[in-house]
Amino acid sequence: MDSIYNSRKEREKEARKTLILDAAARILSEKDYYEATLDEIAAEAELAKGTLYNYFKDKQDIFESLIARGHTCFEEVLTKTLCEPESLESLIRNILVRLIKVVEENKYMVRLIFYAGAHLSDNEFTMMMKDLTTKWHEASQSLAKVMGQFKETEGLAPEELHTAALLIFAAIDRIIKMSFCNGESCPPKDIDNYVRLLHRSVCTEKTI
Amino acid sequence: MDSIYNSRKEREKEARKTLILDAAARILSEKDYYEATLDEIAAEAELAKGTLYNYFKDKQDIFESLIARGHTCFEEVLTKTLCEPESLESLIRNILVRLIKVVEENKYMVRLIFYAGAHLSDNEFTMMMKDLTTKWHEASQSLAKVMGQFKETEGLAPEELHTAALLIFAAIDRIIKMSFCNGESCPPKDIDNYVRLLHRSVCTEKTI
Amino acid sequence: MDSIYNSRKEREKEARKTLILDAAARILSEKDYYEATLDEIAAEAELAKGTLYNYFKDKQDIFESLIARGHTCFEEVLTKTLCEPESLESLIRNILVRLIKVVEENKYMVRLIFYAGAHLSDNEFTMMMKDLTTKWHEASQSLAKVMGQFKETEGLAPEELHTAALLIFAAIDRIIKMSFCNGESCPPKDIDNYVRLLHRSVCTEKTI
Amino acid sequence: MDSIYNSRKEREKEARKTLILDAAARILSEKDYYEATLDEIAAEAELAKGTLYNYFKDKQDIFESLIARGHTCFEEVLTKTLCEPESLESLIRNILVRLIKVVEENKYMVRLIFYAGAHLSDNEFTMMMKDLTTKWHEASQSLAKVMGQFKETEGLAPEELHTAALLIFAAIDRIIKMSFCNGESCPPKDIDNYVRLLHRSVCTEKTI
DNA sequence: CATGAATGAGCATTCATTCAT
DNA sequence: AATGAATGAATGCTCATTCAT
Repeated sequence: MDSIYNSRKEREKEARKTLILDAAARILSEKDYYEATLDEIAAEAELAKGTLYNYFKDKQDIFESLIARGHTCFEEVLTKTLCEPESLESLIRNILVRLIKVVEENKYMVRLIFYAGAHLSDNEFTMMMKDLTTKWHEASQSLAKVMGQFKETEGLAPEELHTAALLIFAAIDRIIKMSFCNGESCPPKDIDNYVRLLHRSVCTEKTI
Repeated sequence: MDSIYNSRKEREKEARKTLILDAAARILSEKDYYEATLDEIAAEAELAKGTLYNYFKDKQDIFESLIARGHTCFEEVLTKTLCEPESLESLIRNILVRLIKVVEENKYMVRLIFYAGAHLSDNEFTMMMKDLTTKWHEASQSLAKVMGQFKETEGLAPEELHTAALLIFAAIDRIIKMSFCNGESCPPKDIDNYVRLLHRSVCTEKTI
Repeated sequence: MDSIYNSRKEREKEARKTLILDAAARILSEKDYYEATLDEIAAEAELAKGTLYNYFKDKQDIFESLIARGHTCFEEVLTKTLCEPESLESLIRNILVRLIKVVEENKYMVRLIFYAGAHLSDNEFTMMMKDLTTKWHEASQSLAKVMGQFKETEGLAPEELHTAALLIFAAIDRIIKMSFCNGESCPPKDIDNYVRLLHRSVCTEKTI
Repeated sequence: MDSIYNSRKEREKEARKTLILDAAARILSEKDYYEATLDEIAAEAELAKGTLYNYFKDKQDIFESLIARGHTCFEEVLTKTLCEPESLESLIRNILVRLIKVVEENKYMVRLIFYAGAHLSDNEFTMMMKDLTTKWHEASQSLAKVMGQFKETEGLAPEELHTAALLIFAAIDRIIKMSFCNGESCPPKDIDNYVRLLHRSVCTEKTI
């Protein structure tokens, strides 16, 4: 009974945290770390400001949790996409399209992805970037591994494949950044161009 | 005599602005917009706080000027590099190496490039991004044009060339981002990989 | 219960506002809008500076509220006096004596009455003056109406009665202004003179 | 030669002071003491800010000089009017009309007359008011003396006459205050009413 | 646990005054 | 005498955090 009670409590606690993070995400779609005030987030979450401190250590904590959530979401989509390798080209296309879609559907992630940490001190910033870099490297490893299974990439060294994966992520970064300001998605034709270029970049045989 | 007098004054005014921007740049290497206070910048510039307002409208103005300076610097290096097209591969390599060097030598630019505008409201942010996007497009056009002169790229549509140029910038973004936190430059071997991949992405004939 | 709870909260909120306004009034007795700082007012109210902002939008708001309070106070005394019309002369005397007393007992009102708006921009100033003028006109109308009921004023046109009421207020203004600096009240003999003159100004029959 | 030189110098100095005061007056028509900055006044006077300090001790000094000038102007008009006593009624009318005209033609005087000293500390304010009170008393004495020469006022005690003079000034105050905000002058009909009331207030014989 | 009033350190900005040229 | 760049004290306002209820 105790354990059940606890687990209900825990579930409720988790639900509250989610509620707060959702509110924070909505605010973050329009403001950055310093412009988003706890007053706003509390109001958006329909909670008192003091209540936030029952679930998060401080403002920073809220935003780090949100960043973590964003990355988890990203990774899930990535992992899922890597499990359905049809062709190398469609793999690249799927990764591009789906990850971009995730971001476009969660506008707040743009700020989190590009500006996460903009407010950190040099040291904290460095540590955060290290953490991010590690995550990107892990993701790249996974992607590189799957790409390596296609025969078009036979001639590539493992590190080159890894770099190729990073280049794909780089393309995603840029597409999001450039389409973000128009309010419109990146045109399919541009996506096609990116896909073709990225595909060609890892093809050692002349197929295109 | 009047014009000479005026020009001396103007030069002195410009020198002071530079002095302040240099100070701001140094502070900006370690702090972001909100953490960097005018007190610090004034102290760093060895001027009274009020003096800053003789040269810049407000805090925002200082940072916008700094961003503008960063972009000018970037563009100059890019333009210079585009004037010496030896081979397609060396062109790509030069752009990568030199632009990365510019940033590494001006550490503050990292924050400016990635976080410029992180503090802006949604509207201001959008406008700034639009401006940046335009600049990137212009730079891409120039780069695409030069790349198009090499016969390896003969089979590429103009828009594909343009996208290829954007992909090169995307790579630079990512290299800077990832190497930034280590304090060490991107290893030459990784650069080699990027160059090879980017080169291959625009080669329509099988040469590699 | 809810309504009781709310009303307690509201009462407490109102009490705090009063507390702050009282503090502001004390400061305002000695300083003007620009010299009175929020630090001082907060200290006088024994509250933190930030607390003031929980009850008033900004500095301006505090002072406008104080002015409003002053006018309400004025109007109440005026209304009460108009309800007890014994004779025309005693009416005039009562208005003079009581309104002057209100101001002397609330020294801060002197500045508010004479300098309310001294710090406003031309436009705001004009608007405020319009508002004040309206209030004075209303008060004059009430006073004129009561004065018109006495047969001594029979020969006066309505507009002349109205002007006569304004003249009474003008006298009050001046008495306050001139006695303010001595720290002593206007001598009763002077009041007598004003009463006699003002009475005579509205008497169309020769009674004095 | 020396004295001539000095007097030219002095005249030039005086001219500069006038230039500055004129500029200050123009600014003061639209702003109050705190809103009017020395930068503005210097710009309006087409002089450098530092130059102001060659002619006036500080900001306060400029404004005190301006107030003094305003009073001198007032007194001149008053004195001149008192020299042409036709009838008691026309005397009162002339004083009202001319003094109001002076102010309407020098809008800045409104702020100076009503708000002069709004920014002063309690002590300075009191001293200034004492000074002003003295001046008003002197002016009232002069006016009372002239009014006393008309036989309509025969029955009035000297102090009552003095108070009557103050009442006339009070009326002027109020007329200016109330017409100030409309941008239009006080309608002649209202002036007529004031004149009639003020005249009647000092008439001990039944003539009206 | 939830609340939200109170806190007060922190910051951008203004402006009278000074002084070297 | 004239200049105007430099100064820096002063101030209104914000907002993360605390804590009594």
